[in-house]
Amino acid sequence: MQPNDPDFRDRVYAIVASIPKGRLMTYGQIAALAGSPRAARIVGGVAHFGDPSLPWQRVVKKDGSLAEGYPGGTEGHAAALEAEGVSVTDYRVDIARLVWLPNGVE
DNA sequence: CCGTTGACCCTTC
DNA sequence: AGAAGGGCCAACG
Repeated sequence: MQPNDPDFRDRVYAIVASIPKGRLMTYGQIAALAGSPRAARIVGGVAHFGDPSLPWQRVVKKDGSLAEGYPGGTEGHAAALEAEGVSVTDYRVDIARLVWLPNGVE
């Protein structure tokens, strides 16, 4: 849909804000949905300087490891995920099981 | 307009 | 299986 071409950043905001509780998403996945599968780094940049109100805690790496730039480090991120009901083991989550697969991907 | 940076991803040792 | 290096894309100065 192109009523107005939203910036890559705006696209990421919508995706992250659409992540349901108890689900996780990888930066690469979000970047791919935003339109650039290789722009995972950009998603990270948006995460840090973007809207802090968004559930970035539900966003993890492709291998299931947690983000390092998160406030408090991986430990703080792990605590936030457990608060959402996500089981974190060794600072790692079962990404293959908790990764959220969007239904209607444009 | 060009160069640098980044909450990453992928390939190879 | 774990660790290291290079690369891609977009935003900021």
